[in-house]
Amino acid sequence: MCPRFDDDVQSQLESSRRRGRPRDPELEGRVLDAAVEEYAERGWAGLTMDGVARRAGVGKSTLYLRWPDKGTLLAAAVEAIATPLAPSDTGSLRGDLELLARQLRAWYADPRGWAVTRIWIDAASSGQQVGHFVDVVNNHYRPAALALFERAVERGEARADVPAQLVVNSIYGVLFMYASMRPWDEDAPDPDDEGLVQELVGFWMRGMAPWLVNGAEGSGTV
Amino acid sequence: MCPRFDDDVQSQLESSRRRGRPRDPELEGRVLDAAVEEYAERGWAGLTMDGVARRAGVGKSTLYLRWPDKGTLLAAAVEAIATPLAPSDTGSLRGDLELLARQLRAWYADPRGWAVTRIWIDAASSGQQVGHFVDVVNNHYRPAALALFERAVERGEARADVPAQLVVNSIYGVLFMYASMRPWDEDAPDPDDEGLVQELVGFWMRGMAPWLVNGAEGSGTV
Amino acid sequence: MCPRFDDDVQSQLESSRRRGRPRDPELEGRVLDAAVEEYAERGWAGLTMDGVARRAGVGKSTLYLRWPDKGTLLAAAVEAIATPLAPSDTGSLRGDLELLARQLRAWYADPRGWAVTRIWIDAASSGQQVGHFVDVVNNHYRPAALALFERAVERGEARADVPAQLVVNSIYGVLFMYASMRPWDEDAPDPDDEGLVQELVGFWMRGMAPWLVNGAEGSGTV
Amino acid sequence: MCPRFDDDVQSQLESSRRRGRPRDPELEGRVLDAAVEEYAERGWAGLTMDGVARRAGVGKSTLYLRWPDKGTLLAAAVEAIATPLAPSDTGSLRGDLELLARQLRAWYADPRGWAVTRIWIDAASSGQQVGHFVDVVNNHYRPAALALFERAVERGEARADVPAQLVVNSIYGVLFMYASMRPWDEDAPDPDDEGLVQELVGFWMRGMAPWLVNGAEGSGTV
DNA sequence: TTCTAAACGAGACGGTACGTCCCGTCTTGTG
DNA sequence: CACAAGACGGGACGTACCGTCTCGTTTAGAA
Repeated sequence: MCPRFDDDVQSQLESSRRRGRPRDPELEGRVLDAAVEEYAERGWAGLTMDGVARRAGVGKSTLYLRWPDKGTLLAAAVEAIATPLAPSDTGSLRGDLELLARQLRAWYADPRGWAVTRIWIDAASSGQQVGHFVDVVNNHYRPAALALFERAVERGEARADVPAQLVVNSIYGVLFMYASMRPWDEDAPDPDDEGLVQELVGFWMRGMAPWLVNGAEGSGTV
Repeated sequence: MCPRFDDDVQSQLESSRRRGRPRDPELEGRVLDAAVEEYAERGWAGLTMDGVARRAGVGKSTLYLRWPDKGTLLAAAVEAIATPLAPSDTGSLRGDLELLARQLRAWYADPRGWAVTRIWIDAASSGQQVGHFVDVVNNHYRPAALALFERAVERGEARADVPAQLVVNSIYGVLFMYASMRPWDEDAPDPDDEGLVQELVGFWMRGMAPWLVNGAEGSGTV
Repeated sequence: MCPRFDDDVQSQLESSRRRGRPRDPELEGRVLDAAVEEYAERGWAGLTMDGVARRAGVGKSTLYLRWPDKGTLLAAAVEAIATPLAPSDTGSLRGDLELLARQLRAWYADPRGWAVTRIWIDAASSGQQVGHFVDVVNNHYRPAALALFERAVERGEARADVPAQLVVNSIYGVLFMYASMRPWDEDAPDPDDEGLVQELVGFWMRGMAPWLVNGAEGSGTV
Repeated sequence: MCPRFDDDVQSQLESSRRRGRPRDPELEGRVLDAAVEEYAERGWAGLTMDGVARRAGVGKSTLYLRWPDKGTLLAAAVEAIATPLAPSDTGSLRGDLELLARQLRAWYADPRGWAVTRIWIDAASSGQQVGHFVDVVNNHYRPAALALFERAVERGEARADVPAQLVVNSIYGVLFMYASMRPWDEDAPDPDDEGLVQELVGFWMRGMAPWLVNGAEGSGTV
C-alpha cells in the first residue's frame, strides 16, 4: 500500500530503476516544508491536507500516495525537521551535561520541538504505527545523549556501569516538565536561566557520584 | 450563554431554586466519565461529541448546554478525574519518595492517568484556553508533592531551602519518560520493577544531599 | 438508512410526530429544483453534489441524509418534475391518439423528458434500486395511456379485448425512436411534423382494426 | 496528437512501414472487448480507463495513444461490437418481419446489445460528440432493416412507396420498450413468447396494408 | 390544579475536512 | 517508435463530526 515503507533497499538497487515514472525526488521536501509551514501558521487543528497540497502545488492524491494519513505526514515532516541533538565534546562530563541541557531547553522552546514531542506522546499512547516513529526518537536522540557517557568512561571520569539510561531519562524528563509548564505558569523557573542549568547539572552529578571516579563531585556544598 | 460559568453562586442560593426543571445532578458525572473513557479508547482525534453523548445516554444539546465546546468538556473531565496524589506520611523522606514514585507509576499506567497527561501535553502545545487547565495540574499535583518536603523539613531531615520544585519536576519527569517509552520499547526497564524505584530514590537522595541534614545519605555506595 | 423510503405511513400517523427536529418540508423542493437546474445547465457530467448543495443553500450532509447518492437524487428530482401525461378526452379514439402522440413528442423534446427516459434506461439495465423508479414510470405514464383505451371501449369504439398494452408500447416506442434520432440525424423526419402524426395514427388504427367496432377505419386508402 | 485520426491513409501506404515498433494489431480488439465487458458489468459510471487497461493487459498510455478519451473509446468499442442485423430472405415479407423481430429481441436480450442501446441513449441525451456515433447506429442497423422492404417491393408484395422508415422505427421501438420493461416488470409480456411476435407482425402488416399488393392481409380477423 | 420555565432526548441542519477514486497527462525503462 | 508501468495535478465522491437549531417530553416551582 505504501511503497515508501515496504521497499527494501535491495530491490531498489537490484532492478536499477523500478518501471514506470519515478517519483519526483524534490516533491517530498516541498510537501514536508509546506506541512511544517501550515502547522506553524495554523496549528494542528488548522492543518489541512488540501491546504498542504495547495501550498506545495501538489495533488491530494500524491499526498496519499506517499503518506497514508495526516498524522503520518506530519510525523514525517517533523522527522525531517528534527535534527538530532549531538552535543560536541567539551572535554568533561560536567561540560557535556551543561551543553546537552542548554540544547534540550532550546529544542523544547522551539515550536517544532514541541510538535515532535507531542506527536511522540500521541503515538506512544495510541499504540499504532509507532514502530517507525519510535525509531526516530530512539535513534536520533537517545544515542546522542548516551554517547556523552561513553566519552566520560573513555576519559576515565566515570565507571563503565554508570546508569546512563536513568540519567538520560532524568535529563530529558525534567527539562520536559519545565518546558511544559513554562508557557503559562508565570511562577515557574525560566529554563533559560543559567542558574537552573547549573543547579540541575549539580543535582545529576551528585546523583551519579557513586559511579564517578572522582567522588569529590558528589557531595559537599551546593 | 453558558449558565455554568456566568451564574454567580449568589443567585443560585438566593432564589433557592430557579424556575423550570432543575439540572440532573448525576448527569455531569456520567458525561465526564464517558468523555475520559472515549478519549482513552480513541484518542483526541477519535473523541466525538456524539460518541460521548451516546455513551453517557445524553442528548448532544445537553452537552453544549453545559460546556461550550469539545475542548472545554475534556478539560472538565480531566479536572474531575485528576484526584491529587497525596502520599501518606511514612515517617521518612526516603519512604515518602518511594511511595510517591510507586503511586506515580501506577497513575501513568492507568489509562486515565495517561489520558490526563496527553491532554495536558496537547493543551500545552496548542497554547489555547490553557489558563484554566494549567490550574488543574498545578493545583492538584504539585502541592501534594511539595507537602512531602515540608514534612521532611518539619522532621528535621532536610533544610528549609531544599530545592523541592527541582526534585519534584525530576520525579514527575523521569517517571513520565519511563512510562512513555514502556508501551513499545521492549528493552526499556519495567517501571514496576522495585529495583528501579530504589535506584531512582537513591539518585534523588544523593542529588539533594547538600540540603539533607544527615549527609551520609548522599554519598557512598549505590 | 434512508428513512424517506423505509417509513410506512402508519408509523408517521401513529406517533404523531417523530422525535427530534422534524425535517424542513420546503427543503426537498429547493434541492430538487436546484438539481434539475444544475442538470439543465451543466449536463450529467457537470452535475455535482456540492454544486446542488451550494445552489440550494444546503449542507452536503443534508443531501446525503435524504438521498443515498447522486443518481437517486437526480431520479427524485426527475420524478418530481415528471408530470404524468393525461391526454384529455377528445371524444374519439383517433383524436385521443393524436393528442397523446403530440404530447409525447413534446415530452421527449423537453430535456427533462429525455432525462427521465435516460435514467429509466440506466435503471433498467443496472438492475439495482429499480423497484421504486419503475413505479414512477409505470404508475405515472402507462395508466394515463391505457385510460385512453378504456374510454374507447366505453364509447363503443373498440372491443374490450383490444390489445392496449401492445399499442401503447408501440406508441411510446416509435416516438422514442424518432426522438432519439432527431437531434443529430438531419434526414430523420421531424416529429413535430403534423403529417407524421397523422401517418402514425393511421398506422396504429389500421393495426388494431380487428378490435374496432367500425371496421371501415382499418383498410382502404392511406 | 492522435495518429489514429490525423494520419491519412496515403502516408501509411507510402512509406510502407513507419519507423519504430509497429502497433500491435491484436491489441485494439482486446481493448475494445475489454471496454464492452467492463461497461456491461459496471455501467458507464463504473467504467474505468484503468479497469479497461487492466482487463486488456495494456498500459493506460496506450489507450490514450489510440483514443482521445473515455467516450471515444466506448464508441469505438460499440462500433466494433455492433454487427449489423441482416435477416436472410425467407421468401415473404411476413416471414422476414418475423425473423427480424426474433433477431431483435435476441439482440436486446444480449448484454452487449443492451449496452449498445444504453450508450446510444446516453450519447443522444448528452448531445456531445455524437456525430460519429450516430453513423454507427444509422449505417449499421437501418439499412439492414430497410433492405427487407426492398426485397418485398422486388417480390411485388409491397408498393414502392411503402413507409419503410415508419415501420422500421415501430419495430425497433416497440421491441425496445418490451426489452426495457422486462427486467423488472413481472407482468410484462415475455418477448420470447412466439405469440407476441405473431401479434406484433400482424399489427404491423395491417398497419401497412394500404401499401401491400395483396390487401387481404390488412383486415379481417386477428 | 393549572401554568410556565427550564432541562432533556432526539435528530435535522449548514459547513468543513477527510481519505478514496478516477481522469487525462507526464515521464520513465524495455522491446 | 510502441508499449507497460505508474507518478502526477486536479476534482468529485460519499462519510464523519462540529456546533447550532428545533422539535416533543419531562420536571419542577409559581400562580
